[in-house]
Amino acid sequence: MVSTKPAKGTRDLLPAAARRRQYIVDTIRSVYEQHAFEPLSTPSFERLDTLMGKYGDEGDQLIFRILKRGANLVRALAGPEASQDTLADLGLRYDLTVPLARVVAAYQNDIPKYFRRYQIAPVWRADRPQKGRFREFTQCDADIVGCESIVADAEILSCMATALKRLGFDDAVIRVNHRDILFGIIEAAGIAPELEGTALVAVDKLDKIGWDAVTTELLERGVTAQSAARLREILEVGGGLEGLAESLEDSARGRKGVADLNELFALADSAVGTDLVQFDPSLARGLSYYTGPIFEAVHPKLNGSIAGGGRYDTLVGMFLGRDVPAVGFSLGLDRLEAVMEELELFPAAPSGPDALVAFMGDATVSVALATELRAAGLCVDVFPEAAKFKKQFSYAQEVGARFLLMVGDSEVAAGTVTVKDLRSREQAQVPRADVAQHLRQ
RNA sequence: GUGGGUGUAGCUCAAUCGGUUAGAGCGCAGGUUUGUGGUACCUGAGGCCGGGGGUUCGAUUCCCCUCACCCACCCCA
Repeated sequence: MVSTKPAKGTRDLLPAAARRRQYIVDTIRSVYEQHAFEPLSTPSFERLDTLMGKYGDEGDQLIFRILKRGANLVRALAGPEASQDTLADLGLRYDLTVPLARVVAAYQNDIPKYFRRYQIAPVWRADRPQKGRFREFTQCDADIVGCESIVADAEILSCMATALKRLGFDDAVIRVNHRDILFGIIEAAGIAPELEGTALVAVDKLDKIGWDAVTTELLERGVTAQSAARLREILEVGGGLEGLAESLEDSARGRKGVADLNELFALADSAVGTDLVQFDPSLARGLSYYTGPIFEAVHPKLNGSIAGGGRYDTLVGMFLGRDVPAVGFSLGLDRLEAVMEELELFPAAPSGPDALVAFMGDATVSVALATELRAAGLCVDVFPEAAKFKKQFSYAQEVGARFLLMVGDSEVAAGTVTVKDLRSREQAQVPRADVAQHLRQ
């Protein structure tokens, strides 16, 4: 027997779950459309070199590679240094941002000056799955390409907050920070620039593991004790962005980051839903392509983030040779779903078909009736084969049909349909022409 | 990549301190008179006890290996 389990890190969604997912997607799409984003569709897989080198070393390892095919594969296998990089030439997309950057670089003549696009589609990562983490999951991205102004960042932030609120996430928090502020902090603490990345990984864990553990990690990562202490001082000053600004006065990039965020928050103030937003100087996103403001949405019910994003002004340049500014975010559909499940944020499940036509010996009669009613706009199921009434009723209940319609010899002769309301158990003889009308009441 | 946990019927789980026919609930099939359901009752089908090896007179049970899944770390949506 072949296993019926879906592949590791993937899952099947039965109708009820698929409907809930559809509800989330519909909601998000309508928010994106209201914000004037337009749909974009890109292939599920890309050339491997399109993907490689955009997500950092760890990210590169998580790309789902696709084996070369036919003679190319045979040749690669026979080659002297067969490895996952010589045996594969394609990869499943790892996110929707890099494909967007490729598209922007490729179709400059065909897209507007400010390109607002959204894409809701699955992505794949060769991760080890765990709770709320899958190898196939769906991202809901919205990005603005071609705009350097912080107004674009504010639009993104506002769209993100609106989508979350529309779904009912009133206690989500959107943490906001800036790449330049992080760099400024590193500078001000006297940490060598080449240690920035590794030091920030430790700082990012602050809200999880606390200062003592972070300090330990910093030392392990090669940061001096003085710098670690200074770093802590800077981050513990308090007073939010203003308090931090003083410590960063000597850093040009630090000042730029503070100015950007001041502008961003001012704009955000005048936008919808920004009460979810919160400045957090310890937020450091891992993805290597971010260059400016960075965002991450979290929810108390879930480990890890439910959304992430930021500004990436140099990513398009990796395809084009010249930089094009861009900022965007991504909602993690599967994680949103998990939290909404737990908080019961879904509307009541839709009911089944309006009616089931029972099998009374002649399927052509059933199908004809169903067709008439469907033409009148109703949702109608047909019991497809001879079976006892008990079975037909059980099935009607199983699929949630509201009415059972019976057309046997006597009804045909009388030109009527027996309509039984499965909730009230009342039933009536209805002239055939009036059935649709009757069902709608 | 590192560490931990769990694998018994379609599903959720029992039990066997190593012993002969491994159980329950749910689900499924049939029935309680053949054009009227959801409840109830009766009956039934369905398990190489994840796979391989070892110890033993005997292994689903103990030991080793392996695979699968889950959880945590890492990283991320």
